Amino acid sequence: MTTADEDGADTPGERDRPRRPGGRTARVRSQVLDAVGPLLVEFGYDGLTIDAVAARSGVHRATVYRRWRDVGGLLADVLDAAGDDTWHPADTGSLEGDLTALNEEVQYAMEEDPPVTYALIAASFRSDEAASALHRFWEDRYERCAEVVHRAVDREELPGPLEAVDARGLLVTATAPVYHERVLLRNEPDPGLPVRAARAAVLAARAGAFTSDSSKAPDR
Amino acid sequence: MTTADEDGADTPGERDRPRRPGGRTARVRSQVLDAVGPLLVEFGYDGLTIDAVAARSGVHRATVYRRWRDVGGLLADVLDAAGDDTWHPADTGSLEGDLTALNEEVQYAMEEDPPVTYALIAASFRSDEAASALHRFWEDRYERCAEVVHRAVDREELPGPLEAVDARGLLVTATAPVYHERVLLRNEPDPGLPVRAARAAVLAARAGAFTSDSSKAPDR
DNA sequence: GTTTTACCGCGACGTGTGTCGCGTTAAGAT
DNA sequence: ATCTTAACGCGACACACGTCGCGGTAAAAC
Repeated sequence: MTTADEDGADTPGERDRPRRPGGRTARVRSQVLDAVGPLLVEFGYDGLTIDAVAARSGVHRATVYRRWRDVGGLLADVLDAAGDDTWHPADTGSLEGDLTALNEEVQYAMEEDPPVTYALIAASFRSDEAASALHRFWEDRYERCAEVVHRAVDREELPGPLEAVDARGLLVTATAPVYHERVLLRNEPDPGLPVRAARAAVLAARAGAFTSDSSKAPDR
Repeated sequence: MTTADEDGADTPGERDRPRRPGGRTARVRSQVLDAVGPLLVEFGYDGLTIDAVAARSGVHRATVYRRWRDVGGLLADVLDAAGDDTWHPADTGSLEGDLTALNEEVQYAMEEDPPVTYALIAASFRSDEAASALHRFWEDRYERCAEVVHRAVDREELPGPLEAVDARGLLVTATAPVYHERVLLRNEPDPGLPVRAARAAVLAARAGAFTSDSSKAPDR
């Protein structure tokens, strides 16, 4: 007897059952994924319904439901496909400049119309699949940004050997306020925030906030 | 102090229409709002449907729809009602201690089960009403937390006259990483993050990151 | 070529969400 | 006390979402 009314037929099991990913299946997949972007751009997250995707792609509703389950699954698929691009952080010559540029990119991403980034974040609260896809995307970005910190250490802008510097912690400290103000606190964009947040992070880093050291122990 | 508070009109437009908020209407309102909390605690955001609220409160579905429109409107109402409590930040004796305590409260709020705070954030992405209610709630909290910074200036932990210190900027810098890691990046809770984020903010503040200095600029 | 069957198209169905019109109740005015 | 009508209760309705079973198509195996 089954424990419940579980329908785990085509869910993540992915056993070695025979599959047939060629020809038509691949065509359907690209048709659907190609329809997601424009729809998201044109109508935002609320307009990105399974029905709309099916209608635009020419694929039947049931097929989309079967293969992607919900909107979050669709976004996760396109996000993973977009993750392996060639993006890398700009090199302005200074840590503060690099972080400021990064923050301005973030701020711009929040500002663009239609708000694609915002829609992705919203989707991550409705679908676990979209959430983990966005998680992977951001972790990848922070990893790429570590080079910004490495360059700063090489220029001796920051103390400590490279291995002792918490690059990710520094990057999160620098960028988090921008996300926080816009996404959670819902304030109007502040043109000066990217610089201020970058500068604060740099000052903290120079004071050794992200350098694990066993020697330095200032008062209190 | 100009907080630029929006007008607290319940419903946009139709301001002069005669209203009848007494007796039964008030009773219905309290019945409904009393039902929201327990439902949110028991079933989370997904279980907080208009139907469930109506059934539990004994009020008809249509009435809830008419007065609150959607789940976000309900949450906005309870949030505004819960905003005027007597919460105030703890006084540990040092700025780093105060900020750490604050961050640990934030982290705990994200961790609690059921995730009420998380549910509120999720709701803010579905409903503009919930979003602005959460905005008001957080801004109020940050305003109350300004006393933490003021105490630090009084103790001369931070440079500059009180008026020149950007208390809110400091507080956002200290707390944003905790929200960011948990809510957007979706990482497991890091027990050491509250202290690290607080320490970084303090180091930046001591270096003058949040003190508007018109007389002397350190470098650059 | 033929066979097998994974995947798709199709339409019907059940369910949950939100709206509407109408009659009833009771809050506020006189 | 009586009147007016705001706000509620009620049930029906329209609609979007997601699922299911069936039959057809074409990928992969032979």
